[in-house]
Amino acid sequence: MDLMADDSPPTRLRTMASWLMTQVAVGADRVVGERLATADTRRHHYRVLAALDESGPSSQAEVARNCGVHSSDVVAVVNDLVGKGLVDRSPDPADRRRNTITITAVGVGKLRELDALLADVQDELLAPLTTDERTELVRLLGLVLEHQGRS
Amino acid sequence: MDLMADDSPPTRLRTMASWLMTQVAVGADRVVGERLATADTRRHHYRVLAALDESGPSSQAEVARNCGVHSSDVVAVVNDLVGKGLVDRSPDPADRRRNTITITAVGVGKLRELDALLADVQDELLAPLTTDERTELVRLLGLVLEHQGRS
DNA sequence: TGACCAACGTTAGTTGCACCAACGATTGGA
DNA sequence: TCCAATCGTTGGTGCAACTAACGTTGGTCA
Repeated sequence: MDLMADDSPPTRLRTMASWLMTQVAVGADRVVGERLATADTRRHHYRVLAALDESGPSSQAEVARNCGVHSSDVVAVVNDLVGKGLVDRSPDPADRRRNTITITAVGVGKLRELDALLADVQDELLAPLTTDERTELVRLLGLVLEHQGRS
Repeated sequence: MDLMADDSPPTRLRTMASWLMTQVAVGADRVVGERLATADTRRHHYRVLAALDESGPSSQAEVARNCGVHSSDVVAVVNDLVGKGLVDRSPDPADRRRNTITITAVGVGKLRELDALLADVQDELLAPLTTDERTELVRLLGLVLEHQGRS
Protein backbone atom coordinates (compact mmCIF):
# COMPACT_ATOMS: atom_id res chain seq x y z
CA MET A 1 0.00 0.00 0.00
CA ASP A 2 1.26 3.42 -0.80
CA LEU A 3 -0.98 6.41 -0.86
CA MET A 4 -4.48 5.51 0.28
CA ALA A 5 -6.31 8.43 1.76
CA ASP A 6 -4.76 9.33 5.05
CA ASP A 7 -7.23 12.13 5.06
CA SER A 8 -10.78 11.63 3.94
CA PRO A 9 -11.49 11.71 0.24
CA PRO A 10 -14.07 14.26 -0.86
CA THR A 11 -17.52 13.20 0.29
CA ARG A 12 -18.58 14.04 -3.21
CA LEU A 13 -16.51 11.14 -4.41
CA ARG A 14 -17.37 8.80 -1.54
CA THR A 15 -20.95 8.64 -2.76
CA MET A 16 -20.32 8.76 -6.48
CA ALA A 17 -20.85 5.31 -7.94
CA SER A 18 -18.37 5.66 -10.77
CA TRP A 19 -15.64 6.80 -8.40
CA LEU A 20 -16.31 3.97 -5.98
CA MET A 21 -16.22 1.49 -8.82
CA THR A 22 -12.88 2.62 -10.14
CA GLN A 23 -11.31 2.94 -6.70
CA VAL A 24 -12.47 -0.49 -5.64
CA ALA A 25 -11.31 -1.85 -8.97
CA VAL A 26 -7.88 -0.28 -8.56
CA GLY A 27 -7.48 -1.96 -5.21
CA ALA A 28 -8.79 -5.26 -6.50
CA ASP A 29 -6.54 -5.09 -9.54
CA ARG A 30 -3.53 -4.52 -7.36
CA VAL A 31 -4.23 -7.51 -5.16
CA VAL A 32 -5.12 -9.73 -8.09
CA GLY A 33 -2.03 -8.62 -9.94
CA GLU A 34 0.25 -9.29 -7.01
CA ARG A 35 -1.27 -12.67 -6.37
CA LEU A 36 -1.13 -13.75 -10.00
CA ALA A 37 2.46 -12.55 -10.15
CA THR A 38 3.39 -15.11 -7.51
CA ALA A 39 2.33 -17.68 -10.10
CA ASP A 40 4.14 -15.81 -12.87
CA THR A 41 0.88 -14.91 -14.56
CA ARG A 42 -1.06 -11.81 -15.49
CA ARG A 43 -4.74 -11.11 -15.80
CA HIS A 44 -4.81 -11.58 -19.56
CA HIS A 45 -3.30 -15.01 -19.24
CA TYR A 46 -5.90 -16.12 -16.77
CA ARG A 47 -8.73 -14.82 -18.89
CA VAL A 48 -7.54 -16.61 -21.97
CA LEU A 49 -7.03 -19.87 -20.14
CA ALA A 50 -10.47 -19.58 -18.58
CA ALA A 51 -12.09 -18.90 -21.93
CA LEU A 52 -10.37 -21.89 -23.51
CA ASP A 53 -11.31 -24.13 -20.62
CA GLU A 54 -14.96 -23.21 -20.85
CA SER A 55 -15.41 -22.91 -24.60
CA GLY A 56 -12.98 -25.57 -25.74
CA PRO A 57 -10.51 -25.13 -28.61
CA SER A 58 -11.12 -21.79 -30.30
CA SER A 59 -9.60 -19.45 -32.82
CA GLN A 60 -7.77 -16.45 -31.44
CA ALA A 61 -10.58 -14.19 -32.59
CA GLU A 62 -13.08 -16.30 -30.67
CA VAL A 63 -10.91 -16.17 -27.58
CA ALA A 64 -10.77 -12.40 -27.90
CA ARG A 65 -14.54 -12.13 -28.11
CA ASN A 66 -15.09 -14.57 -25.28
CA CYS A 67 -12.86 -13.01 -22.70
CA GLY A 68 -12.83 -9.34 -23.54
CA VAL A 69 -9.18 -9.14 -24.54
CA HIS A 70 -8.34 -7.41 -27.78
CA SER A 71 -7.29 -9.77 -30.52
CA SER A 72 -4.10 -7.79 -30.95
CA ASP A 73 -3.28 -8.53 -27.33
CA VAL A 74 -4.33 -12.15 -27.61
CA VAL A 75 -1.43 -12.65 -29.98
CA ALA A 76 1.16 -11.85 -27.32
CA VAL A 77 -0.67 -13.75 -24.61
CA VAL A 78 -0.93 -16.88 -26.72
CA ASN A 79 2.74 -16.56 -27.57
CA ASP A 80 3.54 -16.56 -23.87
CA LEU A 81 1.20 -19.41 -23.08
CA VAL A 82 2.59 -21.50 -25.91
CA GLY A 83 6.06 -20.82 -24.61
CA LYS A 84 5.03 -22.12 -21.22
CA GLY A 85 3.35 -25.17 -22.68
CA LEU A 86 -0.05 -24.17 -21.34
CA VAL A 87 -1.77 -24.05 -24.73
CA ASP A 88 -1.17 -25.35 -28.23
CA ARG A 89 -1.44 -23.25 -31.36
CA SER A 90 -2.07 -25.03 -34.62
CA PRO A 91 -3.36 -23.85 -37.97
CA ASP A 92 -6.98 -24.66 -38.62
CA PRO A 93 -7.03 -27.02 -41.64
CA ALA A 94 -10.57 -25.95 -42.48
CA ASP A 95 -9.75 -22.26 -42.56
CA ARG A 96 -6.18 -21.28 -43.14
CA ARG A 97 -6.72 -17.82 -41.75
CA ARG A 98 -7.30 -19.22 -38.30
CA ASN A 99 -5.22 -20.75 -35.60
CA THR A 100 -6.84 -23.24 -33.31
CA ILE A 101 -5.83 -22.68 -29.71
CA THR A 102 -6.16 -25.62 -27.36
CA ILE A 103 -5.48 -25.68 -23.66
CA THR A 104 -3.05 -28.43 -22.67
CA ALA A 105 -3.24 -30.72 -19.65
CA VAL A 106 -0.54 -28.63 -18.04
CA GLY A 107 -2.59 -25.56 -18.85
CA VAL A 108 -5.64 -27.02 -17.15
CA GLY A 109 -3.54 -27.74 -14.09
CA LYS A 110 -2.22 -24.20 -14.06
CA LEU A 111 -5.73 -22.87 -14.42
CA ARG A 112 -6.90 -24.86 -11.39
CA GLU A 113 -4.03 -23.41 -9.42
CA LEU A 114 -4.95 -19.90 -10.46
CA ASP A 115 -8.60 -20.54 -9.67
CA ALA A 116 -7.68 -21.44 -6.10
CA LEU A 117 -5.43 -18.42 -5.84
CA LEU A 118 -8.15 -16.07 -7.01
CA ALA A 119 -10.76 -17.65 -4.78
CA ASP A 120 -8.62 -16.59 -1.85
CA VAL A 121 -8.40 -13.08 -3.22
CA GLN A 122 -12.19 -12.84 -3.47
CA ASP A 123 -12.47 -13.79 0.16
CA GLU A 124 -10.02 -11.10 1.17
CA LEU A 125 -11.65 -8.44 -0.94
CA LEU A 126 -15.15 -9.20 0.28
CA ALA A 127 -14.14 -9.86 3.87
CA PRO A 128 -16.27 -7.04 5.30
CA LEU A 129 -19.42 -8.35 3.61
CA THR A 130 -21.77 -11.08 4.73
CA THR A 131 -22.50 -13.95 2.40
CA ASP A 132 -25.79 -12.37 1.40
CA GLU A 133 -24.15 -9.04 0.77
CA ARG A 134 -21.54 -10.66 -1.42
CA THR A 135 -24.08 -12.30 -3.66
CA GLU A 136 -26.06 -9.07 -3.75
CA LEU A 137 -22.98 -7.12 -4.80
CA VAL A 138 -22.25 -9.63 -7.54
CA ARG A 139 -25.83 -9.42 -8.70
CA LEU A 140 -25.88 -5.64 -8.82
CA LEU A 141 -22.54 -5.44 -10.61
CA GLY A 142 -23.79 -8.03 -13.06
CA LEU A 143 -26.80 -5.89 -13.84
CA VAL A 144 -24.68 -2.80 -14.37
CA LEU A 145 -22.26 -4.69 -16.56
CA GLU A 146 -25.01 -6.19 -18.65
CA HIS A 147 -26.45 -2.74 -19.17
CA GLN A 148 -23.06 -1.46 -20.31
CA GLY A 149 -22.85 -4.18 -22.90
CA ARG A 150 -25.77 -2.73 -24.81
CA SER A 151 -24.96 0.83 -25.70
CA MET B 1 -18.27 0.56 -28.01
CA ASP B 2 -15.70 -1.74 -29.50
CA LEU B 3 -15.24 -5.25 -28.33
CA MET B 4 -17.76 -6.14 -25.64
CA ALA B 5 -18.48 -9.82 -25.48
CA ASP B 6 -20.43 -10.84 -28.53
CA ASP B 7 -20.20 -14.30 -27.09
CA SER B 8 -20.64 -14.94 -23.40
CA PRO B 9 -17.71 -14.38 -21.11
CA PRO B 10 -16.65 -17.37 -19.05
CA THR B 11 -19.20 -18.03 -16.33
CA ARG B 12 -16.23 -18.33 -14.06
CA LEU B 13 -15.64 -14.63 -14.57
CA ARG B 14 -19.29 -13.61 -14.54
CA THR B 15 -19.51 -14.54 -10.87
CA MET B 16 -16.05 -13.47 -9.77
CA ALA B 17 -16.29 -10.26 -7.81
CA SER B 18 -12.88 -8.93 -8.76
CA TRP B 19 -13.57 -9.45 -12.44
CA LEU B 20 -16.97 -7.79 -12.24
CA MET B 21 -15.44 -4.86 -10.44
CA THR B 22 -12.75 -4.25 -13.01
CA GLN B 23 -15.07 -4.77 -15.97
CA VAL B 24 -17.67 -2.44 -14.59
CA ALA B 25 -14.94 0.05 -13.78
CA VAL B 26 -13.54 -0.15 -17.29
CA GLY B 27 -16.94 0.67 -18.72
CA ALA B 28 -17.52 3.43 -16.20
CA ASP B 29 -14.07 4.89 -16.83
CA ARG B 30 -14.71 4.97 -20.53
CA VAL B 31 -17.99 6.83 -20.19
CA VAL B 32 -16.65 9.20 -17.56
CA GLY B 33 -13.56 9.83 -19.65
CA GLU B 34 -15.57 10.58 -22.76
CA ARG B 35 -17.93 12.86 -20.94
CA LEU B 36 -15.20 14.77 -19.17
CA ALA B 37 -13.38 15.10 -22.48
CA THR B 38 -16.30 17.09 -23.83
CA ALA B 39 -15.42 19.62 -21.13
CA ASP B 40 -11.72 19.35 -21.91
CA THR B 41 -11.03 17.71 -18.56
CA ARG B 42 -9.70 14.43 -17.24
CA ARG B 43 -10.40 12.46 -14.10
CA HIS B 44 -7.38 13.79 -12.24
CA HIS B 45 -8.45 17.35 -12.84
CA TYR B 46 -11.88 16.74 -11.44
CA ARG B 47 -10.53 15.01 -8.36
CA VAL B 48 -8.16 17.82 -7.56
CA LEU B 49 -10.82 20.47 -8.03
CA ALA B 50 -13.22 18.52 -5.84
CA ALA B 51 -10.63 18.12 -3.10
CA LEU B 52 -9.85 21.82 -3.15
CA ASP B 53 -13.51 22.75 -3.09
CA GLU B 54 -14.20 20.60 -0.07
CA SER B 55 -11.03 21.09 1.95
CA GLY B 56 -10.24 24.66 1.02
CA PRO B 57 -6.77 25.91 0.08
CA SER B 58 -4.25 23.11 0.55
CA SER B 59 -0.68 22.22 -0.18
CA GLN B 60 -0.10 19.90 -3.11
CA ALA B 61 0.78 17.11 -0.73
CA GLU B 62 -2.53 17.55 1.06
CA VAL B 63 -4.36 17.51 -2.23
CA ALA B 64 -2.61 14.30 -3.13
CA ARG B 65 -3.63 12.66 0.14
CA ASN B 66 -7.17 13.93 -0.07
CA CYS B 67 -8.03 12.78 -3.53
CA GLY B 68 -5.87 9.71 -4.08
CA VAL B 69 -3.72 11.17 -6.82
CA HIS B 70 0.02 10.73 -6.49
CA SER B 71 1.83 13.89 -5.57
CA SER B 72 4.06 13.47 -8.59
CA ASP B 73 0.94 13.54 -10.75
CA VAL B 74 -0.55 16.44 -8.85
CA VAL B 75 2.28 18.59 -10.14
CA ALA B 76 1.22 18.22 -13.75
CA VAL B 77 -2.47 18.54 -12.96
CA VAL B 78 -1.95 21.75 -11.02
CA ASN B 79 0.17 23.07 -13.86
CA ASP B 80 -2.73 22.47 -16.22
CA LEU B 81 -5.30 23.94 -13.87
CA VAL B 82 -3.19 27.04 -13.28
CA GLY B 83 -2.84 27.41 -17.02
CA LYS B 84 -6.62 27.34 -17.35
CA GLY B 85 -7.10 29.78 -14.50
CA LEU B 86 -9.05 27.26 -12.44
CA VAL B 87 -6.68 27.33 -9.46
CA ASP B 88 -3.97 29.57 -8.06
CA ARG B 89 -0.58 28.37 -6.92
CA SER B 90 1.33 30.52 -4.46
CA PRO B 91 4.22 29.79 -2.13
CA ASP B 92 3.23 29.25 1.50
CA PRO B 93 4.91 32.06 3.50
CA ALA B 94 4.81 29.95 6.66
CA ASP B 95 6.59 26.98 5.09
CA ARG B 96 8.70 27.62 2.08
CA ARG B 97 8.62 24.00 1.02
CA ARG B 98 4.92 24.23 0.30
CA ASN B 99 2.72 25.73 -2.34
CA THR B 100 -0.76 26.77 -1.40
CA ILE B 101 -3.27 25.78 -4.03
CA THR B 102 -6.53 27.70 -4.09
CA ILE B 103 -9.49 27.11 -6.34
CA THR B 104 -10.58 30.24 -8.21
CA ALA B 105 -14.10 31.46 -8.87
CA VAL B 106 -13.77 30.24 -12.42
CA GLY B 107 -12.59 26.91 -11.02
CA VAL B 108 -15.66 26.62 -8.83
CA GLY B 109 -17.83 27.31 -11.82
CA LYS B 110 -16.06 24.67 -13.85
CA LEU B 111 -16.44 22.22 -10.99
CA ARG B 112 -20.19 22.79 -10.87
CA GLU B 113 -20.35 22.13 -14.58
CA LEU B 114 -18.42 18.90 -14.17
CA ASP B 115 -20.60 17.88 -11.23
CA ALA B 116 -23.69 18.15 -13.39
CA LEU B 117 -21.99 16.27 -16.18
CA LEU B 118 -21.03 13.42 -13.91
CA ALA B 119 -24.41 13.27 -12.25
CA ASP B 120 -25.80 12.41 -15.66
CA VAL B 121 -23.21 9.70 -16.09
CA GLN B 122 -24.18 8.12 -12.77
CA ASP B 123 -27.75 7.94 -13.92
CA GLU B 124 -26.77 6.24 -17.13
CA LEU B 125 -24.49 3.77 -15.43
CA LEU B 126 -27.00 2.80 -12.78
CA ALA B 127 -29.99 2.88 -15.09
CA PRO B 128 -30.88 -0.80 -14.58
CA LEU B 129 -30.98 -0.42 -10.79
CA THR B 130 -33.78 0.83 -8.58
CA THR B 131 -33.11 3.69 -6.20
CA ASP B 132 -32.74 1.27 -3.31
CA GLU B 133 -30.37 -0.90 -5.28
CA ARG B 134 -28.25 2.09 -6.15
CA THR B 135 -27.79 3.12 -2.55
CA GLU B 136 -27.13 -0.48 -1.60
CA LEU B 137 -24.47 -0.78 -4.27
CA VAL B 138 -22.82 2.41 -3.06
CA ARG B 139 -22.94 1.13 0.49
CA LEU B 140 -21.38 -2.22 -0.36
CA LEU B 141 -18.67 -0.68 -2.49
CA GLY B 142 -17.97 1.74 0.32
CA LEU B 143 -17.47 -1.12 2.74
CA VAL B 144 -15.14 -2.93 0.39
CA LEU B 145 -13.17 0.24 -0.26
CA GLU B 146 -12.87 1.02 3.43
CA HIS B 147 -11.57 -2.47 4.02
CA GLN B 148 -8.97 -2.02 1.30
CA GLY B 149 -7.69 1.12 2.93
CA ARG B 150 -6.45 -0.80 5.94
CA SER B 151 -4.08 -3.46 4.71
C1' DT C 1 -14.17 -16.82 -63.37
C1' DG C 2 -13.01 -12.64 -61.39
C1' DA C 3 -13.87 -8.78 -58.34
C1' DC C 4 -14.71 -7.43 -53.82
C1' DC C 5 -15.51 -7.19 -49.17
C1' DA C 6 -15.06 -9.30 -44.60
C1' DA C 7 -12.55 -11.90 -41.27
C1' DC C 8 -8.11 -13.44 -39.30
C1' DG C 9 -3.59 -12.94 -37.24
C1' DT C 10 0.05 -9.87 -36.55
C1' DT C 11 2.94 -5.70 -35.81
C1' DA C 12 3.60 -1.42 -34.02
C1' DG C 13 2.05 1.93 -32.13
C1' DT C 14 -0.89 5.58 -28.52
C1' DT C 15 -3.31 6.89 -24.33
C1' DG C 16 -4.52 6.99 -19.46
C1' DC C 17 -3.61 5.93 -14.97
C1' DA C 18 -1.05 4.09 -11.03
C1' DC C 19 3.20 4.07 -9.17
C1' DC C 20 8.38 4.49 -8.08
C1' DA C 21 13.14 6.55 -7.44
C1' DA C 22 15.80 10.25 -6.78
C1' DC C 23 16.86 15.05 -6.12
C1' DG C 24 17.47 19.72 -3.91
C1' DA C 25 15.36 22.69 -0.67
C1' DT C 26 13.37 23.29 3.68
C1' DT C 27 11.71 22.24 8.29
C1' DG C 28 11.37 20.40 12.99
C1' DG C 29 12.99 17.54 16.57
C1' DA C 30 16.77 15.14 19.36
C1' DT D 1 23.95 21.11 15.42
C1' DC D 2 22.88 17.24 13.15
C1' DC D 3 19.40 14.09 11.38
C1' DA D 4 15.25 12.58 9.70
C1' DA D 5 11.19 13.76 7.51
C1' DT D 6 8.45 16.54 4.28
C1' DC D 7 7.61 19.04 0.02
C1' DG D 8 7.62 19.86 -4.87
C1' DT D 9 9.55 18.28 -8.99
C1' DT D 10 11.55 15.44 -12.77
C1' DG D 11 11.83 11.55 -15.26
C1' DG D 12 10.90 7.58 -15.50
C1' DT D 13 8.14 2.23 -15.35
C1' DG D 14 4.25 -1.15 -16.00
C1' DC D 15 -0.17 -2.58 -17.30
C1' DA D 16 -4.38 -2.53 -19.69
C1' DA D 17 -7.37 -0.74 -23.25
C1' DC D 18 -7.46 0.60 -27.61
C1' DT D 19 -6.23 1.98 -32.80
C1' DA D 20 -4.27 1.70 -37.44
C1' DA D 21 -2.48 -0.74 -40.93
C1' DC D 22 -1.01 -4.80 -43.49
C1' DG D 23 -0.92 -9.33 -45.93
C1' DT D 24 -3.45 -13.55 -46.21
C1' DT D 25 -7.48 -16.17 -46.81
C1' DG D 26 -12.59 -17.06 -47.46
C1' DG D 27 -17.19 -16.41 -48.97
C1' DT D 28 -20.29 -13.82 -52.16
C1' DC D 29 -22.08 -12.47 -56.29
C1' DA D 30 -21.90 -10.29 -60.74
